[in-house]
Amino acid sequence: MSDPASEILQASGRRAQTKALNRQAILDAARRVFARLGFEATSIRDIIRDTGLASGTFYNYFQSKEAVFEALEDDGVRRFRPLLRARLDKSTTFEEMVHGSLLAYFRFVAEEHSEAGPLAGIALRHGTADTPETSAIFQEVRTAIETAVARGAAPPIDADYFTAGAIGMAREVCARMFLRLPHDIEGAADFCTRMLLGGAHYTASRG
Amino acid sequence: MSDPASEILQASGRRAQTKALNRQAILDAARRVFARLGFEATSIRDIIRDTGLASGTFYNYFQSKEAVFEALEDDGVRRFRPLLRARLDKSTTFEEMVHGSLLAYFRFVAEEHSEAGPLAGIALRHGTADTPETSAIFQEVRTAIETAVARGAAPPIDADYFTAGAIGMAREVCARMFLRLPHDIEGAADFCTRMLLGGAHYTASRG
DNA sequence: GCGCGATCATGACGCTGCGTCAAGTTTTGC
DNA sequence: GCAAAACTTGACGCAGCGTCATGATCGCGC
Repeated sequence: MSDPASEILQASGRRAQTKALNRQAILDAARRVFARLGFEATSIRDIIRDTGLASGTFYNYFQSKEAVFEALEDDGVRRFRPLLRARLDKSTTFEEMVHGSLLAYFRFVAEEHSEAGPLAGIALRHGTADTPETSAIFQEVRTAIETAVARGAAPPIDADYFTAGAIGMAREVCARMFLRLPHDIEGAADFCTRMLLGGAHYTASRG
Repeated sequence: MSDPASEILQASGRRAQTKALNRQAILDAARRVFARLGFEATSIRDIIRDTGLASGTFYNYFQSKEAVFEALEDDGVRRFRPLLRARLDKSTTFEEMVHGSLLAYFRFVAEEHSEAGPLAGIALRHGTADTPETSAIFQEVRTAIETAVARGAAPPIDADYFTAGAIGMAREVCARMFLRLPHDIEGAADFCTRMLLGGAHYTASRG
């Protein structure tokens, strides 16, 4: 009876299986409803209705609407993390690192917006919430920069500020890019790359 | 009977006076309650209670909790605007413009956090909402940059992206600055200034 | 296969906050 | 001084909230 290589679930027991299914059902429903009504306007009850489950069940999985949203966002960030990781690992120069990361980021956001459709209305809050995954990304970038600085590949800069500034810049420029048609992903990534590289060198040369 | 040079109100009629008083009372109460409970946790009823007014009265002034928050934030941005304006107007070089604006911003946020106390818990959402005042700030900065570019004071850059990137960077670095003790406002402003100036020159030299 | 204990889904329940609106009060204009 | 306009008030019906007693389902040991 067990479907071999089932898409979602490698869970052993039947119990754990439905548990994962329910969780996913709630997340899927939330995605739909958020997309339809917007985050503020949707009630937990709206999500529950779209789920088919009983109201009590919801609370076995999430404590609030915010918790569901964070889980959704965490999903996104978790999918992005390996892409970023790959870019950081395979880059030899600082320039390559910065440009590769930005490109990966802009492409990812663009894909999330088009393909995944739903969440589009609210997705520009990406990375705003302070989930563990989000701060993991921050740490990862900062460590990569610290390493680059340590081995002389990057100018001596304040890695903490640089990371924060880069993320902030990327987020805002990304949002701005979506207001232009057609969406010039390469252009936006290039702009940020130059700003950050030029800024890093200039900062270091004064310091 | 009329108090000459009354603090808040130059309103002529008695009607308009209590109207302004009520509005202010709601804003003050909201400030207190948001600071005490946090934005998410406070209900409209909490604000109303802290106000002493009847529940129906609230809805004569604001439509939702979010509307009150935006009004509060708008107040902040509105107070900041002339400070920024002054910096932009009196600066002759591009460097002066960038550095002055950043310094004004960091100082303003720092003061809002300490002195005004309340809102501290949630104030780091500053500039995140898309109010008219917020986008007015954006326009003002962008226009200043376009002007500087036009008269050759600044390198030829994409003013739209540059503005967005600068604001994003400033916001994130600012948030980061508050995690360090003591708060080094000058240092954070200097960092951003160098990043942005260096970035602008580098971007322009490639183009 | 049986049965017991653990685990989880269910949905009705009491409660709280929501926005409205008819009634009452105050202000304005004449 | 009076009537219309403007505004406040708080009770009301309604909707969403989170809980919890009940019952169904599953895992596990025999």
